[in-house]
Amino acid sequence: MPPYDHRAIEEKWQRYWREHQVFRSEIDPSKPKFYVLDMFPYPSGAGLHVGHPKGYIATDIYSRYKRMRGFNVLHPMGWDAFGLPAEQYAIETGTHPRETTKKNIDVFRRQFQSLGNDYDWAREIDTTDPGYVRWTQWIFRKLYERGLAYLAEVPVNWCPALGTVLANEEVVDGKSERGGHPVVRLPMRQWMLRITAYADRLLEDLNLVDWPDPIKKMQRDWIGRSEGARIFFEVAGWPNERIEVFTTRPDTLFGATYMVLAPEHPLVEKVTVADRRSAVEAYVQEVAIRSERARIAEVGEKTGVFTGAYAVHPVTQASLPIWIADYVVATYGTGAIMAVPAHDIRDFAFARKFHLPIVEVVSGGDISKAAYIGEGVNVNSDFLDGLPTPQAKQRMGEWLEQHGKGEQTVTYKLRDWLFSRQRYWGEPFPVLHLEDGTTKLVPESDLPVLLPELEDFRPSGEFEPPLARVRNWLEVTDPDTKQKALRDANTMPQWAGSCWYYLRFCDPHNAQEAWSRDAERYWMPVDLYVGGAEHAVLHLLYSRFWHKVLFDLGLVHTPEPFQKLLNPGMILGHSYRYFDTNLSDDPEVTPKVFPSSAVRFENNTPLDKVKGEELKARWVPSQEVRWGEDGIAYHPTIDGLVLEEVTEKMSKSRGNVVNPDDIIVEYGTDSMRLYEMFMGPLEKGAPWSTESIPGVSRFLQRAYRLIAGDREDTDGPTSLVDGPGTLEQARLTARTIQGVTTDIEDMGLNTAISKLMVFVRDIARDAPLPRASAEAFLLLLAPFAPHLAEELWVRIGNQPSIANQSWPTYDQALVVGEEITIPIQVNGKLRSKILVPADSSKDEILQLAQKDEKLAEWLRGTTPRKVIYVEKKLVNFVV
RNA sequence: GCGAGAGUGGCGGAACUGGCAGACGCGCGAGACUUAGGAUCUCGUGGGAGACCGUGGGGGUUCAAGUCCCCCCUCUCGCACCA
Repeated sequence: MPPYDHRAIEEKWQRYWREHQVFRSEIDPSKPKFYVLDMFPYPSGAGLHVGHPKGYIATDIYSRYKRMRGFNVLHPMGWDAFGLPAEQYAIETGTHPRETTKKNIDVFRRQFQSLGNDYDWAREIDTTDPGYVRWTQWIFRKLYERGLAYLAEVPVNWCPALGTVLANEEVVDGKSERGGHPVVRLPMRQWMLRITAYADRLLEDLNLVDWPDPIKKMQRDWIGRSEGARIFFEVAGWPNERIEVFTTRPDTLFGATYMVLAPEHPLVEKVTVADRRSAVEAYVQEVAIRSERARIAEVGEKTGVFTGAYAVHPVTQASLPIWIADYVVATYGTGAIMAVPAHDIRDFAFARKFHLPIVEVVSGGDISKAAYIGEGVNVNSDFLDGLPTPQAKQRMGEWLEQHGKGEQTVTYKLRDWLFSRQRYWGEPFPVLHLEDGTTKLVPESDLPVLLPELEDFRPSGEFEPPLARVRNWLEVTDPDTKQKALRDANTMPQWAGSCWYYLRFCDPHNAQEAWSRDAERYWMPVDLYVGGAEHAVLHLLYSRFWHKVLFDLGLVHTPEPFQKLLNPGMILGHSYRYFDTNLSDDPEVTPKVFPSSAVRFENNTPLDKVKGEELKARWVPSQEVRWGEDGIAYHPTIDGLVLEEVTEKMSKSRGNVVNPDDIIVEYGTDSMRLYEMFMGPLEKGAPWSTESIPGVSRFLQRAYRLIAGDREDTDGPTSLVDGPGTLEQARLTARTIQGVTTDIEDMGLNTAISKLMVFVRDIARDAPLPRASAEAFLLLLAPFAPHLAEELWVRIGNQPSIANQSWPTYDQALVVGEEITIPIQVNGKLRSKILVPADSSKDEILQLAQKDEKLAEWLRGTTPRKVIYVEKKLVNFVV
């Protein structure tokens, strides 16, 4: 039996924790609580790769630490299990998403459990479970009752060839990602959530939470509050119509020389004059087909057409031509603008292209060359002339309100949340659409509304969601009115379940309520929330929104759900690529191949350096790479083809995925945990390197030998020297406790580990290991390598479990030594060092410094012009 | 284009509010022990023969700059004409 048998030890302690329910958390008013939460995963078919556990390990270390500090810790795990991939798989294979989901969850659970984390598995939740769906629908009812859920006609991506509605990410260049079929935008009746009603509070309350600044900024920008004015323009010849525009620069109103409507604007059809109609319609068509991405690619290149209609300037009564152009977006502001080419870059470019007049109204720039968007003094502006920009804004705002031509207002970039998906695998809406055209909620007692069984998951080809085909589910009779009614064929998006799971974790088995008041009062808010920065905006904004609604209903007691937030950096993999000419992936052809040295890139497209021909990148799975003696990577079968090493996100398609199962079998989960934390700061990404694991593994083996001894009969208790040991040993122990403690508090887990390494290296160098040091060390090690720490804790004669022991303390006096080293500089360059008693005064230190021999050589023949002394840190002679 | 973050040995990374650059680990080199080892232990390891030079490049502030200020370069990640 090898001295440190990680497999036996890890199995033994995972069993112990499970059987003794060591991590079971219950409400205990006598203890302070601490709620640590990981963003729960979507259980994909691919299983975990080594990148996933990074954040989970960090929270595990922190929650174990908090438990040892006397907190009652809640650290749960569950599954965000609705989602597209399972449905996609059902379409391809006919396997019910429920089965796929169950299978995937089983794999994930096993992998998670092999990490040895301190999750309270009794609290596991699954968003697809009817007992969970019920409460998701219950929250929807609350939103609906508050008037925050409404129906609207919203365009979706409809692909006639596939006969299905596609998500934005499934549409590439106006074509379906699979198959490359054309996609059109068609309006469909869908659920919206009025998140905009909470825009101000979502913005304001960011001040209440302890989140990374970049994340807060992203949320602020996403909400995008801007102050300005709404201005009304009459339309010549249409006395009952007016165009409303929003502008942040009402002071430039006198510079407006034309109007632009978004092509989708409702007035377009109405006001367009007869002989412009065909041109306008053609343009509207063209814009509808052009994908988001194509539009983005052409930013700067302005297009548009004139409608033939004119608006009336609210002050001067001048006629302003009305154009349509896709640089005005329908969903922001009012979908219409007044164009002020002299003072807006986009309007300027447009006016130049279509020869529209440009009138300067704010001085300070040269509008013959470019738009001037800065502030200045108004000119050509009637009653605003001579006013600086802020006053001009104010004055115009007042004028508009006095004359009923507009109002001062605030607009948000944030839009209402499109809350329905044309999918099967999601929560059904708990509503009935009655014969008489009204919509009503399914009563609370009838929840959950469950999905009907479906045999065939393939799209019907009709313009409708899959649930619309299940007539016996869809068609019901309203019990109250006896009217015929239809259920809603849409389902909720994946966000729904993840918007409130943190509340369910507080009280996961409650069948009467979504959560009890007591549980919520005790556990909330989440004290530490850890998960990927990719959720910086959507998930975090959506769940904050729901939380605030629940707060207004008195169902939760904190305005914000997540107090502190951390984003772990991504672990990257090494992939190996080359290029070939087989653009269409035809298996019949033998393509020409190119190493990266023969390739150049143009707009991210790889081209043959010599001929300029387009190429396609290919990846060789890292296990198949053939390594030359020169250390160069070669293609496994194509002779002499050099592969380029690229560091990028781990994914199946790049063949660079490392499975944690393999690492755990070989080195143990304690080693993997330690390595992932030792790689660098939590927030930073870093490339994975299996070759570095033996380093931390060796450290664990040294720790094992240090405490369990080198003997073969490894089962008996170890003998240690009683008491605190030598002064040096007591010092090192105290310093290690102090250092590791502050590092964990700051989430500096990599430096905490390096301090543990130094301890093991030095503690028994000159004297046998004292019991006090050994125990302190094991307590410090316990959050990082919990299995080994448990094992050694028992081996030195203690009772399990170390997870419930108190965190070690230290004597402050031992941390500061008797002597300190003071570096001596001459002109800022290190020339010598002196050792002085720790309590030396400034004068004593300076005297000792001046007597130093090495220094004397550097000071020979000169007298110091100045001496800089930094309290017990440094002396610098300036000569 | 806009915004955010980052550039330190061969590699991952340390360095608290400006104060000994390179902790700890990988890799590499030398030695010890061993029947053997992806074993263990010890020592060394930024460059240069050298006074010296070194934290992406250039300037500056300071007794002192990886850290502060200005300009530039590169990479990564978000966002998408937001009126």
